[in-house]
Amino acid sequence: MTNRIETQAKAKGLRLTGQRKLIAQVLAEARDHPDVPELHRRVAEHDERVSLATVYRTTKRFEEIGILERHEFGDGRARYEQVPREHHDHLIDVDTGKVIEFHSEEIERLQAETARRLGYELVGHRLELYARPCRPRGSVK
Amino acid sequence: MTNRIETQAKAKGLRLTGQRKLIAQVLAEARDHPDVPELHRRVAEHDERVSLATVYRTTKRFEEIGILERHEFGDGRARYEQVPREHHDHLIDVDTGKVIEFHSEEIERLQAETARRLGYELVGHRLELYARPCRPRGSVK
DNA sequence: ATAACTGCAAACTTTTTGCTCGATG
DNA sequence: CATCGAGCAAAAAGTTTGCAGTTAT
Repeated sequence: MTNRIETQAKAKGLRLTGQRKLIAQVLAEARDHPDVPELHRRVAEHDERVSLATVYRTTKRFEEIGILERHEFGDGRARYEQVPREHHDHLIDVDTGKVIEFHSEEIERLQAETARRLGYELVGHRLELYARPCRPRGSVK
Repeated sequence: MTNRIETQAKAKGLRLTGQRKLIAQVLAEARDHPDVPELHRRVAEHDERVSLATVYRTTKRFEEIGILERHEFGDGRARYEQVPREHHDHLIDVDTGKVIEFHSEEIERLQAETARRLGYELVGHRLELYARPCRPRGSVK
């Protein structure tokens, strides 16, 4: 039951403690972008002895070695997501906070073109769309 | 010496206290995107009796009525900027930290279209391009 | 006059850190 | 068995809030 995060962490020379395996597992299973306190809550369901400080240190460590992506969707908290195989951006529902992933090859291309036009070579970007449902029809969940 | 922020605040029915005028002035003069503690520091240079709480409440109030823009450039702090007359996004030179403002009508259009395609109405966005200057040719870092 | 606003301090939240002990490679 | 990591608690740092007094309109 070794997941991609564990594999990468080991490859980077990190010690695979029980806590880290557990955190890696929870992150690998997460379909959303949990913040650290939330991550800690989920981890605690499996082992309540894991401390919040450890979750903070571990996510930071995981981010440093490039296996986690850190986001800050306007609420001031750091949210983490396993670095995806294919890049995507995020649309945030401003009413519910729900995050939808999307990808637009056309926008990507225009970003690179815009940078080039300014005399730069694009090395990264952050794109977040803040929006609300078109029509106040059937509330989800 | 009434600035745009003051004018708009008055128009929105806010009471123009000495503190608010001072905060508005400092913001109108700012060419950067100061966070609240920094804003408070600058305000204190003119009147040290203005409290930090007031700066927090005032920036929040100003943002609510749409005369300030709130940013969170990855460091978890709220940073404020007077709402510009023409919208722009930012390209950040990753080598020097220099910020270049740009605007792409085409990207804007695609963003709205992307949101609509997902069943949402775009109400805001954040786009930051991270880039480095195009090298003349084959120089190594 | 009176609702809006301010200062102060206390409380809250998220995140970091010092220290000691424990566990991994 | 030398490090690296974990737990705990205390402390930063940013932000909010209750309350009592002040002020713009």
